[in-house]
Amino acid sequence: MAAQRGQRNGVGGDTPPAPTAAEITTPIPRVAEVPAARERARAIPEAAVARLAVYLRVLSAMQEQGAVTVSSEELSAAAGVNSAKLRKDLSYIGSYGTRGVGYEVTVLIEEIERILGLTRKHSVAVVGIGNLGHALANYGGFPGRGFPVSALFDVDPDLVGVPVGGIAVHHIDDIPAVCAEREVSIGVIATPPPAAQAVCDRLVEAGVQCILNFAPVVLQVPDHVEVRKVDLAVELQVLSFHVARRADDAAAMEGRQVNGMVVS
Amino acid sequence: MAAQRGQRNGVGGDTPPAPTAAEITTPIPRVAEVPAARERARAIPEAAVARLAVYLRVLSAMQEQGAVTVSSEELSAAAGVNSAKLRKDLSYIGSYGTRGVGYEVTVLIEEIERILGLTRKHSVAVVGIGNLGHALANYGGFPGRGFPVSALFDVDPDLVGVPVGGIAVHHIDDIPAVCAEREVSIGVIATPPPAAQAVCDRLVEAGVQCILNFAPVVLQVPDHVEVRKVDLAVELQVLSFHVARRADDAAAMEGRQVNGMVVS
DNA sequence: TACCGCTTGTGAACGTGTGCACAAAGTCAG
DNA sequence: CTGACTTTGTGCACACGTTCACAAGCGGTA
Ligand SMILES: NC(=O)c1ccc[n+]([C@@H]2O[C@H](COP(=O)([O-])OP(=O)(O)OC[C@H]3O[C@@H](n4cnc5c(N)ncnc54)[C@H](O)[C@@H]3O)[C@@H](O)[C@H]2O)c1
Ligand SMILES: NC(=O)c1ccc[n+]([C@@H]2O[C@H](COP(=O)([O-])OP(=O)(O)OC[C@H]3O[C@@H](n4cnc5c(N)ncnc54)[C@H](O)[C@@H]3O)[C@@H](O)[C@H]2O)c1
Repeated sequence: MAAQRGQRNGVGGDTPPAPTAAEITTPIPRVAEVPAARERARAIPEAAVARLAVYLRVLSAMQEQGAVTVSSEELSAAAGVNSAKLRKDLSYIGSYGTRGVGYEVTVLIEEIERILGLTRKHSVAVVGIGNLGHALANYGGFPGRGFPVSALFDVDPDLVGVPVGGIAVHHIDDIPAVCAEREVSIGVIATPPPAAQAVCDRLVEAGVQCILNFAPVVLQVPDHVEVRKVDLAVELQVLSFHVARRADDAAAMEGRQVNGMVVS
Repeated sequence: MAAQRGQRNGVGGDTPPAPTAAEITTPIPRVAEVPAARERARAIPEAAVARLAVYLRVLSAMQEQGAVTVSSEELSAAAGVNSAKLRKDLSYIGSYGTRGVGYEVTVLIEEIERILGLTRKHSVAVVGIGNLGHALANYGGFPGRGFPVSALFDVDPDLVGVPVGGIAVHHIDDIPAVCAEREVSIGVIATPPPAAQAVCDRLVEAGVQCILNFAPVVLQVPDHVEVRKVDLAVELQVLSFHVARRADDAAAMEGRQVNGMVVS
C-alpha cells in the first residue's frame, strides 16, 4: 500500500530521480529549455553530491591551515579519490578553477555550499532519545555545520521534559506543533525498528521532507519525501563478506600450492 | 606516502577491487580456471552484497512470523527494491528457488549467511568510548547478528577499566594484545577525527583487516585492509541538497507561471 | 610578444549495474 | 497425462558512473 520505493543511498541508484509518469507522457518539449541553476542542480549524479560534501570538509580543513589555492591533484589525494573524478565532480557545479594554477579555496567552498543548499540552515529533529538519540543530541558536529538539532522527541514519559544536549525532549504527539514552529526540515529516526514506520508517518504528516533513518527497517514514504538510511548491521555484514572472500582467496592459494603447481 | 586509496561505500566504486599490479603484468592464464566458490563470491557486485544483507534481515523477520516460502515479488516489496533486481541479486549466489513457487525461507537465509560469511562469528572492537562508542557498546543488535562486541578501547584514564555494556574498557596501548587474544576481525573507530588515523594504524598493525569508521576523515590504509565509513554529516548534506533542488524546482515552476506560460 | 610548462575541463571509451521481458521450469487441477 | 497458470532465472539493451587522455587556457619568463 502507498508509494512503495526503496530508500536510496550510495548503494546503487534504485529507482533513479525519475521524472513523474505524468511528465514523461508529455513528449512536447517544454517552454524555455533551461532554468539554469535548476537544470544544473538536477544533473549532478547522487554519487557526486556525496563526494562534494567530502571535498567541502577537506577544503574547510585546508582553509583553516591557511591554504589559498589547491590543485585537483592535492584535493583529490586528500579526499581519497581519483583526480579526474574530482575534476568531473567539480565541473558539475561550474568552472571555478584557473588552468595552470588550481582552485581558489574560498571560491570552491562557497560554490559547493551553494549547490548543497548549505547557505540556508536546516533544522533537525531527532526522534527516539535512547542510546543513539543521546549521542546524536550531544554531538557538536552538526550545529557547527549548519544543521542545528532543534527538537527531540520520545514516547517515554520519564524522558519527556528532560533536557538532553541542551534542549528538552518533547512527546511525539507534539511533533506537528514543534516541527512547524521550529521549521524542522530533516527528521532523524532513532527509535526501535517496530516504531520507525509510525514515527516516519508522523514526521511526514508534519511536513518533514527529508528523513535519516537509523532503524533497520525499510520505510515506506510518499514520492516527495527523501529517505536515507544508515544501517550499521549492513555495513558490518559487507565487511564480513570481504573477510570471507579474503579467506576463500587464501584457501584457493593454499590449494594451488598443495596441488604442486607453482605459478608467477 | 603509503597506499592511497579512497574508502569505498555504496558511494560509487572508486578504485575498484583491482587486481594487483603484479597480477596484471602476468598475462599468462593461470593454472586451473575457476576455484568455484571463490570465483562466485568475487563476482558479486558490492551493491548487491549490501542488498543481500537487507534481504537477510527481511527474511529473518518473515521466518519469525512463520513464513515457509516467499516469492521474489513479496520479498522485493518488503525490501523496497525492484523484483527483477532481487532475482538477479539472488542469482549471484546460486539457484535456490523453485519456479512457480518461490524460495524456501530457511534455504535462502542459509545461503545468504554463507555468502556473507556469517556462519563464522566476527568479533568487533570499538575504539573511542564517547557518546557514540557508548551507544555502540550498549547496542544489542550486533551480538544478536553474529557480531559480538568483544573489546573496547579509549585513551581516557577515567574510562579505562570501567565496564560499558558489560565489558571493561582497555587502554589503546593494549590493542595488539587484546585484539589478538579475542580474535578481533572488525575494528570500529569512534574517536575524534584527529585521532582516527593513528587509531586506524594501530588496529591495522594489530592485524585487523576490516574497519568501520565514524570519524569524518579519509583514512589511509594498506591495500589488504577494507574500510567502510559512516559519515552522518555527508548524509545530512545530501539531504540538504535535495531540499535545495526541490526549492529550485518550486521556484522554477513559480517563475514559469509568472511568465504567463501555461504548460501541462 | 612569443614561448613553455602546468592544470583545468571535457569528449569519448569503457565498465558496471539496472530493468525489461520472456523462455524455461516447476505446480496443481482435472 | 495434459494444459493452464505461476514464478524463477537470465539475455539483452540501456543508463549511469568512472577513467583516460588531451586540447584549451592561464601564468610566468625571456
Ligand atoms: N545504539 C546503536 O549503536 C545502534 C546501532 C545501530 C542501529 N541502531 C538502531 O537505532 C535505533 C535506536 O537504537 P538505540 O540503541 O538508541 O535504542 P534504545 O532502545 O536505546 O532507544 C530507543 C528510544 O526510542 C524510544 N521510543 C520507543 N518507541 C518510540 C516511539 N514510538 N516514538 C518515539 N520514541 C520511541 C524509546 O523510549 C527509547 O528512548 C534502533 O532502531 C536500533 O536498531 C542503534
Ligand atoms: N556522537 C555522534 O552522534 C556522532 C555523529 C557523527 C559523527 N560522529 C563522530 O564519531 C566520533 C566520536 O564522536 P563522539 O560524539 O562519541 O565523540 P566523544 O568526544 O564523545 O568521544 C570520543 C572518545 O574518544 C576518546 N579518544 C580520544 N582520543 C582517542 C585516541 N587517540 N584513542 C582512543 N580514544 C580516544 C575520548 O576519550 C572519548 O571518549 C567523532 O569522530 C565524531 O565526529 C559522532
